[in-house]
Amino acid sequence: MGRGKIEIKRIENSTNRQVTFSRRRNGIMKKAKEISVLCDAQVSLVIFSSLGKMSEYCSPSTTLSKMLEKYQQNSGKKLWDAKHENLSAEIDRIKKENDNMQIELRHMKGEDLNSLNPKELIPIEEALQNGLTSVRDKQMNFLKMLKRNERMLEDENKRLTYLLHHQELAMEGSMRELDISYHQKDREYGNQMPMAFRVQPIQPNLQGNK
Amino acid sequence: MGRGKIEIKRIENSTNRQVTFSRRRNGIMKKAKEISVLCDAQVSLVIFSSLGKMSEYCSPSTTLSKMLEKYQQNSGKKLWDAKHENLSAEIDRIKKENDNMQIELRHMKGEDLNSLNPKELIPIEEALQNGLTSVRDKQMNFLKMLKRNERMLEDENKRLTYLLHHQELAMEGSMRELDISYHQKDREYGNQMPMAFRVQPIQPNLQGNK
DNA sequence: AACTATTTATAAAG
DNA sequence: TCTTTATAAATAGTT
Repeated sequence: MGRGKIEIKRIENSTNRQVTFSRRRNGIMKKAKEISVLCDAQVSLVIFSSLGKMSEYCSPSTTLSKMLEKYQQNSGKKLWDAKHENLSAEIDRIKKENDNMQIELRHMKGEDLNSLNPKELIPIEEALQNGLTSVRDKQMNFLKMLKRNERMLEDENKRLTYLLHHQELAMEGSMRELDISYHQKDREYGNQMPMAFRVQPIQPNLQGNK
Repeated sequence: MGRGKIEIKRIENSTNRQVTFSRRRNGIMKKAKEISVLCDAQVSLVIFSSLGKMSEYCSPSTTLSKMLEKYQQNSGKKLWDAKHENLSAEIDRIKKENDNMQIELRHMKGEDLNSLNPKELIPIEEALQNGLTSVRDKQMNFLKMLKRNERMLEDENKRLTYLLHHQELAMEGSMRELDISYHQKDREYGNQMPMAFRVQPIQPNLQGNK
């Protein structure tokens, strides 16, 4: 159907092939639409050009997914069930792992022990003993850390108290040298000593216990 | 392209529709093959007639599955992933559960404790303590059971020894009354005491419960 | 299913 | 790529 008859074999001229692809793709799409409408058929058509460009047609009464579902029922072939099965297998594997861990965990918590015999209890006891030792070691470390911290704070406290005391003595000395009229005025507005030098109660460290 | 032009709309005459479907299906299949060969394209074509009969074409260089894989990559649409997503979500959920258990289990075994603060150590310590108590209770039960069993066996042993002793005494009394010639003969063939009266070792009952 | 008049598709050229 | 045009191919209606 053209100026000349052509053999049905790969068109070697790339431009030519491209042009023919474009024309025939339009043609086949049109045909797909027509058979859909004329004959009440469901058609799905997917085309990739040699350069990878995709074209698609699907009858308006359906979707590609539905078509493929029907396809599988009809042909008995599996399109995506392989992946489906992989995922299912993965789920089973993980669930099993899960169950095993759950059992181990329950045993560690002293549950479901009736199903075990004395020999099986031994490694669990050991694991528990080890765990307890580790946890208590850790707690001991924390305790030591807290105590060390507390000591440091106490020392710092002493140092600051000492400094404060000396500051106060120095201040009192200075005050006495000030003009008496300024002294009177200040009193009305309260103590004008800079904030940094005022005595603050120590923040009680509630975590810290000796 | 026929004796007369036809409007592209559903053919109401059923027979006619059927015939046209058949003709046009052949036509479109042929076109699909041709574009595949001529233009090095990949084509997938699935057609269901209004009566549900399926026809299919797929380029020889590929498979429907591969086409659909490419289709999804290309279009970003999901054909069957709805189902897959359910499974994937399930996997994620279980994996998370798994991870949590794994962490708990590791903590119970005294591993990875550095990531925990003192407050978090307390419930773990308690769980370990409880677990250990339960496991040791269980072991204690086993021990008690074994001891009880042992006692029972010892008592049984004493009883049997006592019975045996009396049997022997009775036997000796009987023997003395026997004819001395028979007595001599018996000696040659060993002790002819009936089997039922011979001393048997006790079958140790390890399940041992009264 | 086969025939055939006619429409449609498209190869080659512009 | 788009149009034109000659021709091949498809197919509607008929038998």
